[in-house]
Amino acid sequence: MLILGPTGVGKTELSLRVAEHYACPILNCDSRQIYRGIPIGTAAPTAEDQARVKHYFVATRDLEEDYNAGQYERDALTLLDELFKTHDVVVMTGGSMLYADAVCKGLDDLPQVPFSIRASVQDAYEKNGLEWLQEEVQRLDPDYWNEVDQQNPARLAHCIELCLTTGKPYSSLRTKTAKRRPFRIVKIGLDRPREELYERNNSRVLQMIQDGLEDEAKAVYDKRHLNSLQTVGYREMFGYIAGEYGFERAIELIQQNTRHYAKRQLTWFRRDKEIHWLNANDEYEKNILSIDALLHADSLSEE
RNA sequence: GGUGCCAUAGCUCAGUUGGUAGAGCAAAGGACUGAAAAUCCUUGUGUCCCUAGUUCGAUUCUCGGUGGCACCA
Repeated sequence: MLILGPTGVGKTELSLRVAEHYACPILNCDSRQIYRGIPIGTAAPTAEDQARVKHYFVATRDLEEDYNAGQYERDALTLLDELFKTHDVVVMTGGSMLYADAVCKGLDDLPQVPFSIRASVQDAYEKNGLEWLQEEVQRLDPDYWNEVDQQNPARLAHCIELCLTTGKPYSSLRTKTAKRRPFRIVKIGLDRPREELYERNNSRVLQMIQDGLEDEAKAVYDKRHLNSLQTVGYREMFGYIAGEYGFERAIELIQQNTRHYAKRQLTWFRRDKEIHWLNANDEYEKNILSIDALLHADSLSEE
């Protein structure tokens, strides 16, 4: 049971109730809550939440670790294999759609890029700019060049890294086929009117500030260049701590970037036609009944 | 009270030697295969403050008004 929704929509409480209903654990599907040390800014499940339901993938990694979607896929599948021995239903919840898709559809098997290659590509990019990345991709993988966002340094660099690592065009490693999973997946999306979502997130940011986001950000400030801290709430606080702008401005920026993030999530959700949408304003009891009906409907159509 | 400056997109502002206008930000839409809370793409019609005048034509010039800012009383 995959429970999705934009940041701040109210996934946590619904997920807890669903997990309690099925007496099952929750697998967190959130690329930032998985890290230790940043619970406030990532709105991670609290100790109370975790006392109600057993959670996995919450605060299990150090900020220094290079975690990613591929690793999440492997970790989640291994764990699910174990959990399905004792549970018929397991809840996965979060808003990181790449991670969710990695579990539902699978990523292609790609080798780990050696650090030296990553560093040299990064270095060349910094020296020679975007054009260098574009020329390299055109040279190494013309097929990918024709389908990629040609202005997107992250994508171009990743393609080059894999071409250099494997000696083959990156596009030849992409199968574009979903993997089969030994379990059924029911996708639930939780939504609410845009204006309401934004208001909730605005006040949630203020609450985070009250809860001590500033201190949390200061505590990890020295690690601000780590990927794990390229995270809404922290980047903006880092700018404030560095004296680039004032506290009020930092709060505005966090609120704004939270909106941008929610919007990007919604774009991804809209594309996924397998999601069954529920209204976050409906009673939990009603939504759980709907979810239960979906579970059994899918179960019947499967047979 | 006097003088000067300003009034243009949700915001900050540019511009039109008079032919009804465009940037940044915001906002909206989209992409997404190991950095994904990342990264990237697309989208700009608005009584150009109001009234009257000059003019073929005024957002642009002139008079008056309203509002804001500054300085002087």
